[in-house]
Amino acid sequence: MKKVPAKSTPQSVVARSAGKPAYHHGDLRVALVEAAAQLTAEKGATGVSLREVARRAGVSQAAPYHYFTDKSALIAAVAEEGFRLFDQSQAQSLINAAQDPAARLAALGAAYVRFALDRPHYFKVMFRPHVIEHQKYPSLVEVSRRTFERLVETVRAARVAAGHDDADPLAVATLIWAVPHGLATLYLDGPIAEGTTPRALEALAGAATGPLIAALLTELGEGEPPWGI
Amino acid sequence: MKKVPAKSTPQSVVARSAGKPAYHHGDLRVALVEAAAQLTAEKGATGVSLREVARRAGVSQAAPYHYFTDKSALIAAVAEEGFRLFDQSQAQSLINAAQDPAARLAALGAAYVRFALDRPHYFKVMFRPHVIEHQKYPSLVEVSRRTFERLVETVRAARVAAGHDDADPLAVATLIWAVPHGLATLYLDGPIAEGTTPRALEALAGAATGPLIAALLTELGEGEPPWGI
DNA sequence: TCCATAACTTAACGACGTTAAGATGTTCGT
DNA sequence: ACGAACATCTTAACGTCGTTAAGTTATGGA
Repeated sequence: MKKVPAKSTPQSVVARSAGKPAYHHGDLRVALVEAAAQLTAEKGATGVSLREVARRAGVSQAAPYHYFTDKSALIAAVAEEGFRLFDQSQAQSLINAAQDPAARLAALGAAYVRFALDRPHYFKVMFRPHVIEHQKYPSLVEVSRRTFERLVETVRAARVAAGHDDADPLAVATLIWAVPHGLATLYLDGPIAEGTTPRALEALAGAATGPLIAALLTELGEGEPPWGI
Repeated sequence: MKKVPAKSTPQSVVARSAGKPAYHHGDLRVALVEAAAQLTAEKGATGVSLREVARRAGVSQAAPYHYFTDKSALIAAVAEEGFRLFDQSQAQSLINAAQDPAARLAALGAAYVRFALDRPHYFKVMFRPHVIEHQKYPSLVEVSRRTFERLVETVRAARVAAGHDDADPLAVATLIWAVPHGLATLYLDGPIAEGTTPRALEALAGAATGPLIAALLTELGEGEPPWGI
């Protein structure tokens, strides 16, 4: 009478309302996630209220609690949807990219910034502290892990092509991850020169990744790294 | 009877309560900012409530409104204090650094990450969207502008030393800014490998900046930049 | 048919941001 | 020295929010 009812499959935070038509409403779960995403787009990440989400979905204020234990669980569902879209965007960028390892990394970087700027509402929610920090929402962590894995793998390939063996590419990957992430968050949070256009920023991320990689592949990650401690 | 009273000098959001001893309380304005900063450190940026801040300062819930028009104005005051500390930290890192231009940029990058990780409460508040975005809080913008100016100037010096003329260093500076910023936010927001220690991250930022600069100084910023649009 | 239960609603609690209106101490011109 | 003007803070209230408790209604299997 109280908590989440049919959630026999807690695998995914998002959707997964395939079986039953959920009688009263068509499909409340996804309706709530969609309303939350839209509200985030309109009023920003902090402007999302559970009651307003419920209002937009046409249900009462308490209805969401049958699908999400918490407000943060609903936000996490939006974030998971965002990570899924992000993962697709990253994968697509590699499909379109050339074979040159550096070009592939540049494509990932440019796609990173493009996603953040094209879908800021998703991006902002995805990297809210609480979303990833806690170990709830395992399916969300799974999706983001997969995306990062692809980057690490691309870095490893680039290093192998550059004549390295399979030395740990994690630090370099973190660094390459940080460039578009830093550009995107700086832009979205304000303190970047207001003349900068989204496309310029995307191009900057892509262009930076190339020479950055070239430098990093040779100068970093050899033997005992100086940044090891 | 209603709004901010003696604020004849709206120059700085922080402190500036030099003149009068503010009779009842010793110095409520700074007491509020300090309580807010402490509360941010304890419960995170979102866990700050105006009422709790007032409670800790030993005043009623409405008292803060005589010093800050808004909750966000109080947060902005905390952010401004953070930017001030950050600016000092950046300046000090240059004083301690060697003369080599790349080393100076590396020092700025390492100091950036160190500050973010040593004072996460300040850092998180500083880069909240609303803090910089709106053009309120001009003194805050002034401090952050000064800090960025120093970075741009250091980049320019490095480029001159590398044989360039005074071509616009802004894009390169943005990029170099993005590296430690991306590392810091990724770390603070969760999704960086949990094995990474703060010092390792700081060293990574410093080590990365060197070769990154070397690459960027020569490959980017020549003539018509490919990222120009 | 009927009843267990899933899917929702109504109602309430405490906390919050914010504003209005009043109380209280201080300062300064006279 | 005194009282007006004012700065400083309080009490009270409004609407909104997240969350929980308890009740109501529709559904589908026995």
